[in-house]
Amino acid sequence: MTFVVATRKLEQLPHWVKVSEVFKTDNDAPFLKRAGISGFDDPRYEKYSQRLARLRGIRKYVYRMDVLERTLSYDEVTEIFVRVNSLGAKLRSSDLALAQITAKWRHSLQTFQDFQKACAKTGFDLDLGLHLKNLMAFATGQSRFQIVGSLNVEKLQKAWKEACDGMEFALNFLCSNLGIDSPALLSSPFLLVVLAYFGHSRNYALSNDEARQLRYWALMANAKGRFSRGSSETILDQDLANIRQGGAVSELIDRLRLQFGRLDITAEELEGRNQRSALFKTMFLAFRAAGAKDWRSHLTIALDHSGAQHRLQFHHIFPKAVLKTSFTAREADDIANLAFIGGKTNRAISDKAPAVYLPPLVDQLGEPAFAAQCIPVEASLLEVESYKAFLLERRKRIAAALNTFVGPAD
DNA sequence: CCCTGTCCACAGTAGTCCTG
DNA sequence: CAGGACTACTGTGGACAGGG
Repeated sequence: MTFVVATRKLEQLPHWVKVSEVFKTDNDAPFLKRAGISGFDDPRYEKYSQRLARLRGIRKYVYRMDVLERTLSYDEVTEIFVRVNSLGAKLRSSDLALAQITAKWRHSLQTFQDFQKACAKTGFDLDLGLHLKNLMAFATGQSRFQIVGSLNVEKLQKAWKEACDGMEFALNFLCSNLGIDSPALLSSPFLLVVLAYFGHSRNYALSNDEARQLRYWALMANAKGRFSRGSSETILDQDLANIRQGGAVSELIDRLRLQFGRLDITAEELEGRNQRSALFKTMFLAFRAAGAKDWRSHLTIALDHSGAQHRLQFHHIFPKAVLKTSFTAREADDIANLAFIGGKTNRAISDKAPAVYLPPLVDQLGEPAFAAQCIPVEASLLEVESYKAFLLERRKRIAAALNTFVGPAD
């Protein structure tokens, strides 16, 4: 028996049955009638009514309750839950850790949620699990929840207070020093934990050099996706251990170099990446810093403009429809084909070829408006046949812009 | 009516640590 | 050392809404 989430198309099918409707009544007739069964001698009658009976049989399902002994360890409880509940909702380690913490520390959930809300008000609506991870970092110097059972209330409360200070530092650093004003521009929220812990380790007094290096590290870690590939927790723990042992920012940067081989951004790296890539987020930051504006309203590009007209859209410079015949959808979604403009501007361009819509815009706005988004405006690159050459050229310019934006390593 | 991008759910994939 | 676990990323397909 398969359950499927309803869609309008599915609901049109005569065989489609709403589970909630079946439970409301014991009468099969309306469902059978809808499926086109007119009488008892229809060969499908028995088959269909048996299916409905099976579905109603769920009501009689016997639920089993296992009470676990108090002596079981944190790991064992998680393990048992995961196995028993293998097809249900996943229990994340942070969920269980939260349960353990709230059992010890009355009303802590409210405290956590209050802070979560305060962060959301500054534009950073973060998962509660991330705040708990940050708490773990401050309580234990590492990010995993395994030893949450051995922490006492005093330690947790002290760490929580420090964790809040650290998180506030991290958010302010992100907004003011990096220009990252939304979690949508972060490739992973783990970055915040490292920044928070680092600020704390320096007692929130950073030297000029440290602040500049930390900016470089954070931007590069975000652009390359340090915490976006597997084993992100292991990598986070490495960074935290480094900071705990009093390591300088340059050591964090060395780790980053070790992970990716090199720390400048090359044009080749941008190849075949799409909007979900970490580099795409940095691209937005770099273009905005370069003064990129919408081509009609001249509003500086931003994620949170209100109103459908001004809301940011990812504009295909060569619209998908123009490329459809000669290129695949993946090639059309290449980040080197994307620019940031408002919704209205984008829809006005619709499926017009760049050779048609770009030159008038360039005449009107001047080349700098397009240079800010690294868009080549040479007529020779705007033909569909030269799409590949356009991508190559724009990638080169984007890579250069990203490197300029992130700045030198030291 | 067609074109656009957004949103959502789901399935599958990759990299690395852990475990027996 | 193979396979499991974990996390986040990627791809897909349909519904939807705005605009020309």
